[in-house]
Amino acid sequence: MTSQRRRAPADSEMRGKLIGAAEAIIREQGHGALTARTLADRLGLSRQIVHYYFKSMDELLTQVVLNCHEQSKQALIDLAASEDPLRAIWSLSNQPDFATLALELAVLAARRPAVREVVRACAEEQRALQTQILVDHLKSRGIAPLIDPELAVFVLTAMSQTMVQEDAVGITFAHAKVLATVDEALGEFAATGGSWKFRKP
Amino acid sequence: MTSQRRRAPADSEMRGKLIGAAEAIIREQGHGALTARTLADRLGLSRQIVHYYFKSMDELLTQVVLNCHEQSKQALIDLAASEDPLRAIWSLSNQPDFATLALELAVLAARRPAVREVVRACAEEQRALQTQILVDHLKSRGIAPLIDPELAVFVLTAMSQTMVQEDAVGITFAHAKVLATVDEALGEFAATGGSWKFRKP
DNA sequence: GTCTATACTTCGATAGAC
DNA sequence: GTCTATCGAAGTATAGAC
Repeated sequence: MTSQRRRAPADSEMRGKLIGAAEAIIREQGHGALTARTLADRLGLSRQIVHYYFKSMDELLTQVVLNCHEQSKQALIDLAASEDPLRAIWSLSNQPDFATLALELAVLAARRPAVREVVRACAEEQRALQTQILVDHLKSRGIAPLIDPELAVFVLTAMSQTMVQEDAVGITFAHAKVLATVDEALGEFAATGGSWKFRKP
Repeated sequence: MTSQRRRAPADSEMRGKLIGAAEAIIREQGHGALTARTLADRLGLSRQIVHYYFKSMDELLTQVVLNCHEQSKQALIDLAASEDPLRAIWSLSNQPDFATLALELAVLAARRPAVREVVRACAEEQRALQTQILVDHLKSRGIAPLIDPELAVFVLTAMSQTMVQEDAVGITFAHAKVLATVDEALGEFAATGGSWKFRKP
């Protein structure tokens, strides 16, 4: 027997508000804090309203992932025109808001089969886009990159994600040095126009 | 009113078994899968037994963290005598079992105030120990490191942690290249006795 | 030492009143 | 569109029987 309960039309205004509020809760308090109760409370509604706008919590979470992906994709494209795309990639992925949300969604995906695939697809697309931006930048200047662009993107992402996660626990080991070193390396990259070594010899 | 319920003596044999089983569940299914029920089921006991051996789930989790820390500390010390300590550090932190558990505990700590401090302290001690091993190795050979040892330890840890987390979601972007590149870099490090660049120019 | 019984809470979800 | 009422499942925790 299928459920007889009423559902809101997909283009409801409140639906978008709920997705935005859910994203804010995840960013501020972690995905574990997102429940029908906490979400409805944030908008001053009763908790059952969530089930009127979404078939299930999994559907809500999927929409949050897609919405977040659209936003970060657009932010990345806006930065693609930058003179220093590698720093732009780092600045974005190292922005606490962005990195926190990305990490929360990744952790969520690991434990929630229903959202795993959409998170995986979005993350891979995001990485590919970052890489493409870097490759295009180098190509347009006729520079043969000394480091595989995919590796550079991965390492930058891994470092910012790890720092965000460790910050949440209070671990600060080497963080200041990482920030200073990356900043210096990015400066060198920009100065040499891509003739770049990750560490000075 | 304080609770009147009976508690097991701290040196009970079953206590150690429960800690070990809890660690296994976290490693295999994530910390979200660890409940009094799943833990007791694993040992064929009723779920209430957990509360006889531990005041609360937080106390159990704290013991899991400390137990895990002791194990990994010992494994690290055993590898310290190695001729190639940097590879030893990488091999250990990149071992799926190890990295998975470390990541789960870190994520757990971020959302669980009662275990945060102990996780933080253990993680910092682990990093400091890894760094010390690397520094001692270089010092005993009279080598001035080209890369800050703390940075090297952080980057290796960040990469392995990130790969483990992404594997859980199905993200494989750049993983193979990372493994190959790190392997090559570590070989270079060993061959030159520490006169090492992170990437070949 | 381990069990059953139970209290209390919170979660996702459904149905129907307004 | 939003509410109240309610369900069943699962969580932690406590008390007492065996």
